[in-house]
Amino acid sequence: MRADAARNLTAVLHAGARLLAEDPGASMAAIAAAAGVDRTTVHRRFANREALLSAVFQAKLDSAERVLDEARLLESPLPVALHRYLEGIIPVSREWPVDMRLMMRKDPAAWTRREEQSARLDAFIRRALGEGYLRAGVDAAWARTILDELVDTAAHRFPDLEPPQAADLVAATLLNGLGAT
Amino acid sequence: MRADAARNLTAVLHAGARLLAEDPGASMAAIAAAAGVDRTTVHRRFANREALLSAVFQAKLDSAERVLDEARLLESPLPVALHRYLEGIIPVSREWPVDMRLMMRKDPAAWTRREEQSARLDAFIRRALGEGYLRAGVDAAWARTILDELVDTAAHRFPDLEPPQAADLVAATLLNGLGAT
DNA sequence: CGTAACCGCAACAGCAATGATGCAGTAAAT
DNA sequence: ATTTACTGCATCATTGCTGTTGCGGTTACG
Repeated sequence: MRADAARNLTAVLHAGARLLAEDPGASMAAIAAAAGVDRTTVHRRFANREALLSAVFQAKLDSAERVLDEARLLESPLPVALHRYLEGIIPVSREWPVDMRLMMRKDPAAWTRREEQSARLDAFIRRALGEGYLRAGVDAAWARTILDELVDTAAHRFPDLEPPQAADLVAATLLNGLGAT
Repeated sequence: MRADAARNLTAVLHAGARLLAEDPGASMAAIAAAAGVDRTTVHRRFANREALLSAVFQAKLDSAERVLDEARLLESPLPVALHRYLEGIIPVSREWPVDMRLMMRKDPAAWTRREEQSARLDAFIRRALGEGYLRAGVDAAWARTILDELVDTAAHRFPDLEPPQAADLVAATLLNGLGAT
C-alpha cells in the first residue's frame, strides 16, 4: 500500500471512531470530511458502511489485545498486572472512543473476538477473588462490570488525567471505594 | 385527552425509550410498531422526530425529579438520603432506559433541565464530603460520575436485582469498593 | 523521470426514513 | 344512543444517505 493511502486509512479510522463515539449514526460523508478525504475515497476502500465499522472495531481490538498480552494478567503479581492493564487500556480507549457493547451487535466476528478478550478479564477477576484481593462474597460479574465502567469513565470523562494517575485512581476506587475508612 | 389516546401515548413513549436505548437511530416506524400503533398516529401527535425524543426525555426527567424531591438529599440523614435516592432512581432508569448524556445534545430544554438535576446531586456529593462520609481528598467530580455509573450499571446490566438490593450494592461499592479490607 | 497507484470531483441511481393528507371505521364520553 | 375524537390504511412528495462510475490530475516510488 502506498504511503499516502496508509495515512488516509488511519485518518479515516480515527475520524470514524471519534465521530461514531459521539453519534452512532454519523454518516460516511461526515467521517470522510473529518478525515480530510473525499467521500468516494472511503467508499473505494470500504465496500459498505458495515465494513468501515468492522475496520474500526478491529483496530480497537488489535490495540486492546496487545495491552492484554503485555499486562500478563495471570502471571505477574496481581497489583502489577492490574496497573499495567489500566495504564495500557486507558490510552487505547481514548484513541478508539467508539463504544463496543452497543455497536458490535451486527458484527459477529468482532463480537466473538471481544468475548475472548472479555474472558481473559473474567479470569483475572476470578484470580483476584481467589487470591483474596477482592472481598469474599463479591460477585465476579459485578466486579468485572465495575472495572470496565471505571476504565471508561477515567478515559473519557476525565481526559486530562494522565494514564498513570488515571490507573491509580481507578485501582483505588475499585478496591477501596470513596468512603471514609 | 381521551383514555385510549393517553394509553397509546404512554405506549409510544415507553417503546421509544426502549428501542432508542438499544439503537439511537431507531426509526419512527419501528417505535410505532413496537407500541402497537400505526406510524401516522405517532406523526399526528409529534410533529417530528425531535419532538418525540423530547417527550421521552421529559418523561424521564419528570420521574427523576420526583425521586430527587422525595429523597430529600440535603435534609435527611446522609445514608438515608443516599439509599432513598438509589432505590428510587434505579427503577426510573429501568423504566426509561434511554441514555441521556448522548442523546440530549440537540435538545436545549432537556439539557438545561438535566443540568439542574445534576446540580442537586453535585450538592449532595459536596455535603457527603463536608460531613466526612467521603474521604477527604476525593475529587467531587469523580465521585459524582462514579455514582451515576454505578446506578446505570446496576439498573441495566443487572436487571434481576431488586431495587433495595441494587441500592445496597451500589452504596457499598461506592463507599467501600470491592477490595479486601 | 516515468509509471502506476491514488485521489478529488461530478454525476447518477437506489433506498429508507420522514412528514403530510384524505377517508372510512371504531371507540370513548355525555 | 349520538356525537366527537381518535385510529388505521393507503398514498404521495421530499430528503438525506449509500454506493457506483468515469475522468482528469496528483503523488509516491523505483
